Formats: sequence, C-alpha cells, structure tokens
Amino acid sequence: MNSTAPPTQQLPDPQPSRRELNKAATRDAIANAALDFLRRSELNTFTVDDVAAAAGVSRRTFFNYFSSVEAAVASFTQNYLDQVIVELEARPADEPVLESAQIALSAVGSARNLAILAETFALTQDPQLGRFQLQAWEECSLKITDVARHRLPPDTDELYLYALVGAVTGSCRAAFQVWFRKHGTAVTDESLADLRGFLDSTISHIRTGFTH
Amino acid sequence: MNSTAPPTQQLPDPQPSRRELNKAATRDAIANAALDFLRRSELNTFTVDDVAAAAGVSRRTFFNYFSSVEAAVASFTQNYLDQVIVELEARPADEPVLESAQIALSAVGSARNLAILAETFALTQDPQLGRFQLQAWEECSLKITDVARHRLPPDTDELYLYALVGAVTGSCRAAFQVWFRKHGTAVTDESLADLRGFLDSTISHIRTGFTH
DNA sequence: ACGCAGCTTGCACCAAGTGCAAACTTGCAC
DNA sequence: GTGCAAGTTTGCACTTGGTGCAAGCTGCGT
Repeated sequence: MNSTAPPTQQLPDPQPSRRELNKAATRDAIANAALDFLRRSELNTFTVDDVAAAAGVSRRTFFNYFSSVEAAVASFTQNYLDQVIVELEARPADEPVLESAQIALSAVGSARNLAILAETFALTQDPQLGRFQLQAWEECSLKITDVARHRLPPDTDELYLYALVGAVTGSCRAAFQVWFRKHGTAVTDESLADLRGFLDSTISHIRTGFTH
Repeated sequence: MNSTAPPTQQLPDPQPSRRELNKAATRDAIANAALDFLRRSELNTFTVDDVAAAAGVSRRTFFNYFSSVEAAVASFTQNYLDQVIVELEARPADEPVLESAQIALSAVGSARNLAILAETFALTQDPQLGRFQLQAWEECSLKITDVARHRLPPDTDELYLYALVGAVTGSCRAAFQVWFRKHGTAVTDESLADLRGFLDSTISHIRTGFTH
C-alpha cells in the first residue's frame, strides 16, 4: 500500500469540487425524476422530455447522464451493488470468500437505499426495465469475480470461480426477490432483519450445498 | 417414456399448417439475417431496414416478429433454453431436481444449436445485446422455478426454491461462459464433452457446496 | 480580471417502434 | 373451384429515442 495518496478504492472523495457536486446533484435529480414518474405511471406513458423537464434540465442533458430512462432507474440498483462491492473489498484478504460475502451483504444497511432497491424490484415487472436491472447484477458479478480471484487459492479452477460467483449473485438476487414479495416496499427494522436472515441462509446453502 | 412417437420436445407439432410453417420460416429468416449482420459488423452499424431487406420482408413485418434486432438475436438463446426446459419437464417427477437438471442440460446436444449459442456468447460483449440474453436466462429461471416447485417436498421454503434456481441458472450460465472462452465458436465432439463436464461439475458444486 | 476547461443547451438529423387500413394468403365449406 | 372469413404482410404517417455539433454558460486557477 501507499502512504502519500489514498491507496484504496475511493476515487472521487478528497475535495469534492463544486463541479463534481453539481454533476452528482444533476445525476440524482434526473434519476429521482425518472423514478418518480415510474411510481405514478407505467413506463412508456411518459417521455424523456417529461423526465428532463421534471429534473430541471434539457432533454440533451438527460442523455449526457443516462442513455435511457431505464438506465436512470437501474442506477439505483447499480449504486447499491457498488456499495456491496466496496464492503467486500474492505474485508481482510485471508477471510474465506463466502464469509466475506455474507458480511458485506449484511453491512449495507442504509434503510433508505434498501427501500429504493425494494421499489425497483416492484417496478421491474416491466421487462423493458428488468433488462437493465439484470445488467447491473451482471456487471456486479464481473467485479466480484475479480475480488474473488485474489481470495481463492491461486490454482483454483476458472470454472469453479465463475460458477461460485454466478451461484452467489444468482441466489442473492433470488433472496432479494423473495424478501420483496414478502415485505413489499415497507422497509422496517424487522423486514431488514428478515433480509439479513435470507441472505445468510442463501449463502449458507451455497457453502454447504442444496441437499433437501 | 413413449414408444409410438418421438417423445421429447415438440409442443405444436401435430399438423403444422401452412400458415404456421410460413410464420416459422419468416421468423427464422429474420433471426438469421440479424445474426448474419452481427457476424460481419458491429451492432448499430446496420439498421432494422437492412435486416428486414436481407430477410426478404418489409420493415413493418420485422417488427411484427421481433421488437428489436437484439430481441431477434436473443431468440436463439431463448430457443435453446426452452429446449432445456422441455427436457427437464420430461424427467420423472420423483427424480431429485438437481439430477434432472444435470440430465436435461446434457441431453440438449444438437451441435448446431450449441454452436449458435456459443456465437451469441461471443457477440454478447455488446451490453446492448447482453441485456436481452440475460433476460432470456431470467425467463428460463421463472419456468424452471415452476417445474422445481412440483419436484420438491411441498413444505419447501420459497427462499430455498428461488435460491436454488437462481444458483443453478447463474452458475450454469457461468459454465457456458467459461466453455466459450476456452473453445470459442468451434463446436466439436471434444468441446461438447468438455461442456457436459463443466455443467456436471457445476451442478455438483451446487449440490454439495462450494467448499474449496 | 482573464482565460481555459468542462457542462449545458438548442438544433438538426436519422433510426426505432407503433397504429391503422388496404392488399394479399390461407383455410374451410359448399 | 368459388367464395368468404380469418390471418398475414405491407406502406404510410407519426411520435419518440438517441447522437453529433457548435455555441453559450459556469466553475476554477492564476
């Protein structure tokens, strides 16, 4: 590690300049506007112009930030999963991967974030939107694969590595889905505890096998 | 099993009327034309009009069959996964699910189909296309969940069911990916044997757990 | 205060996708 | 085979999505 520059994984943190703050604010405004429209109406009953107007930017600026409304909505899921990755990378390198995963998943607690994640599961019924959510998970898988590669013994089979990551992300997504079906978008302390339980139990199954 | 007719995978077979044959042919022509364009050029360097013209139909007819070029390309993956589902449903109901899965995955052998599946993995580097592939796997997951529900003990936890299916599809997709990275689009007897080995080994890990 | 770099915006343009109604095919009954 | 009903294809018109470009605005360092 390096002592003169921030060595780990915070790219844009020191001195968030005015420009960066503005950009982040604009991005947020757009994403939230998109989510808002989605909350009260179906996809395709509103246009990009509507969203841009609601966010207080021009249509062109919308497309500077997101390539579509779907992408804007998916950004919430992406943010969440990125947080998980950061938590995962923060775990000690000699900890068993699945244990790290379990902890990383439980660590990301911010109820506000989870509430939005739950909402996106609700809204994802539309296949047009679902595609983008799936892609967010897929990108997450790629990143996790990189992390996991360094945690497993260096002679680990590639197939083992990929299958493991695929199983983890696939089943965790399933756990979120089951959680949402049970609790809806109401995120309380109990429902969060439930979620943690679901994720724990899912990872356990991955670790010890699905032998009913 | 059945002895009078080829028992496996035909749903709409009895009396494929002229209309149905025509429709199927048109659909094939369009999907193949789309794949052909993709083989020799990047996505977005050709238009729907190009594909429609190559398939010998009007632009409007293209959209009667597929909602986009991406969807047309994804139809190959979809067909493949549908075949797997049919094989899966054909397994006896009292067989352990994971064993059924293992057999169903190995049964779908048609080298031609697998070659195209491998190709789509190659072409799926484009995220625009990847989204649709992911969705095909997701739909497949839903169908598998229904099948699995009837195979597992009736008091099985929903979480267990969903996590199992998520793990299976997630890791099998990973297996296909590893397979493609190793062999490319050249589908030989050996590479097919390799694929079967990968899928077997993946399912085994799901069954007995990922304990490195 | 000045200038540079980065962001936003309007404009023009092409391609995606859809509704509609007219033409054309196929299936079926007589 | 004649003719009709139902299903399919096509052209046309129209809205929206998405991008390149050039001009204008804003934050930043000197």
